[in-house]
Amino acid sequence: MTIDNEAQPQGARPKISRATIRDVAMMAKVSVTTASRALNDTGRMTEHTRMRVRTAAEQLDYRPNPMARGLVQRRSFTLGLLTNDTYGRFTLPVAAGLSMAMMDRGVSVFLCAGENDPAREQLNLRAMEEKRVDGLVIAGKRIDRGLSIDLSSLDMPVVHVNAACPNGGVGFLPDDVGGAEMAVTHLIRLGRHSIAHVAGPRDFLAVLLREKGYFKALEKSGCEPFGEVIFGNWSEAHGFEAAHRLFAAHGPHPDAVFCGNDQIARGMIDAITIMGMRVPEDVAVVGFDNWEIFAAATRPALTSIDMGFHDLGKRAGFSLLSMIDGQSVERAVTKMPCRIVVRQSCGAT
Amino acid sequence: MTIDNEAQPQGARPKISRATIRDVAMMAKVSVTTASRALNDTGRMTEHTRMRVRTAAEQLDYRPNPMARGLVQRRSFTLGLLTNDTYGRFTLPVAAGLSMAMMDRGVSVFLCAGENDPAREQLNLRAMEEKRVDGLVIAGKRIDRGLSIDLSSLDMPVVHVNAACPNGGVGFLPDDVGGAEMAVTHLIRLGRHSIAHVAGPRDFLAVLLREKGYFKALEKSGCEPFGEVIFGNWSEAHGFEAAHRLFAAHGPHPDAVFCGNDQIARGMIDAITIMGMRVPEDVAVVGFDNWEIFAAATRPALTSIDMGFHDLGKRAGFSLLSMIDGQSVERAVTKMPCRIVVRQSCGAT
DNA sequence: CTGAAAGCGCTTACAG
DNA sequence: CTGAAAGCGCTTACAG
Repeated sequence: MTIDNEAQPQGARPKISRATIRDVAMMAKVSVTTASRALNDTGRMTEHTRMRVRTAAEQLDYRPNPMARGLVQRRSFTLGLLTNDTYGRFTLPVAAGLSMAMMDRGVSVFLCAGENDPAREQLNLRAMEEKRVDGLVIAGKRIDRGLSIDLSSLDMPVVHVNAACPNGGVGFLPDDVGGAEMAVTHLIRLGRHSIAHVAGPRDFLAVLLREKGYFKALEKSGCEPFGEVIFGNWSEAHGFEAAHRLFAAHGPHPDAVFCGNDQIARGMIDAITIMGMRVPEDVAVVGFDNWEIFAAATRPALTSIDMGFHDLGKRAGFSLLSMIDGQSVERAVTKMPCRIVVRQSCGAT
Repeated sequence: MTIDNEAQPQGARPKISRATIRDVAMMAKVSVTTASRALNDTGRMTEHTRMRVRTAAEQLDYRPNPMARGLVQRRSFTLGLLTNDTYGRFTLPVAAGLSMAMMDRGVSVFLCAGENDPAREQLNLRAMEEKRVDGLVIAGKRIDRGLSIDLSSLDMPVVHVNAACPNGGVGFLPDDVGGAEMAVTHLIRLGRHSIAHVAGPRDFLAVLLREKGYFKALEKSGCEPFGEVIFGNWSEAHGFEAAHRLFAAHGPHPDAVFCGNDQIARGMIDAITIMGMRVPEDVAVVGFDNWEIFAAATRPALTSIDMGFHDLGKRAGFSLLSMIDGQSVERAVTKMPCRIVVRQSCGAT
């Protein structure tokens, strides 16, 4: 701690102030310059000197003042995370992955929830500029929509996650095609051959991609699709109704259903059960999202595709750091692999 | 913009640097001191001088460097938000309310998702100390548990939201008693007199408080409770089973059910419907949480109690700012009122 | 009412 | 290998 804190400026908190690099230097009997270099592992010096400084820093519980450092390095070692997700279903995992990965590099993340309101998003953006964040992560709820803010005149690196990425931008998305393919291939491997697909709303790009993955998996194994893909809302009701269409009294039934999300799958399983059939024995079901609250609560528990938002946030962060460091980063959208989480509804166990 | 940027230090981004207060002062033909005062609305000066400075700042698109300011004022104008909520159900609304309210005061919020892991929480706390945040908001998932971190040796103001608050701490919680009372009173006003309560797990404090509110409302209007309170999981299955107990063939039925959360209510409504009764005509149902994904998707849509996390976050933030400013803040836990969101399941419309 | 100067706590050419 | 000095962009006693 600094001993001579006689001249505390007014606004200061009256507490004992932390040790500064000057204190460390004095204790280690070196110059501030050397102390700085020892602490940052730059420059050359005898191991002995470096050690002495390190020890002093430790003894004083020295923590470099990030504002002083930021001022001279022209970097704040902070990032902004802008999102239009009100609920956190997508954003919180992304934020968690991002901020944990950044923490190791001494970077922290400001969260800006725009509440889906363009005016607020604009204010958030402005606030991030004023805080001089080093870069920005834009996180969305769907891959075919961006936020409402105009980023064109923005003078800092930006990365898009789970949101539409403007041309020439850097983005990270879950691989919906691959995820769907994984789900359907899993069912095929388990011996199902007659697989229906109950999808979300047609105007979501993700829905078309998942449909594509469904067909791709079938094709690879020479299976025929079961009937037409049934599009509808992202709701249990849709799954419920679709079940009634698929398992109508007359005609053949599918032995498995790949659902566009977990809520649809939930409705599907409920309907199948009510109709007197068993999941997974009679019909195997796989969902998409791996939203615990649905997937784990369904009876039987739902096998589902996880989009790996945690990793998405992490990768986006690393990319952003590279851009901030001035390294050239491929201006492209990267699709990150999904992961299948096997529970009971697919009949794997 | 500074014209003479010959001497850019190495690590700097090569972009044109922003205008500094020196540029503003020069343009307005005043000293830096005066410029600072004009911009911060401190000190006395002719309106004309102040205006000249303001205009110059605007023309140069001047934004004060927060690191320089922070360095001298010994304040970072940032807060940390630590949470153990993995999913964001509670935290994101709190974070949104908090950060929006803070934005107006030039304060931004670092999000630290601890993923419910003590080691990570500790790291997050350390990171926030190193970033020199001015204060901390601790946000939890339940009101009778804190985070795992030890805050005792922490040298900064802390506020707890939706989490257990240590003795002598400052906290903000939803008023579970009041919320439950509101729900039940609402049912009574609608003419229901035979109201059952299907609650969550007994070991949650919130469950006991909501039970208390249930009894309080009944007492006030001289109603008798319908049977015993039925405790169980926070699940649809629990609501479903409880319905079967309440509406067994023999004996009288309740004409309304107050459920401990929206998932229970959801199961309740499903069961009632399957049993051939109508919601709300035969039985009115009210939930708790106002979790859109459940409340709005239920048929009929669920009337529910909203805990106002947004406001909780906002209030916590204002409190924290007061503490940071050295004002004395009452060391107590404040319960914030809940709000009833009327949809169809209660029969109000 | 206004300004020159010191200083916040660091990093980094520059010099030895 | 090490250090004295300048400077990052502000605020704020202190002096006039």
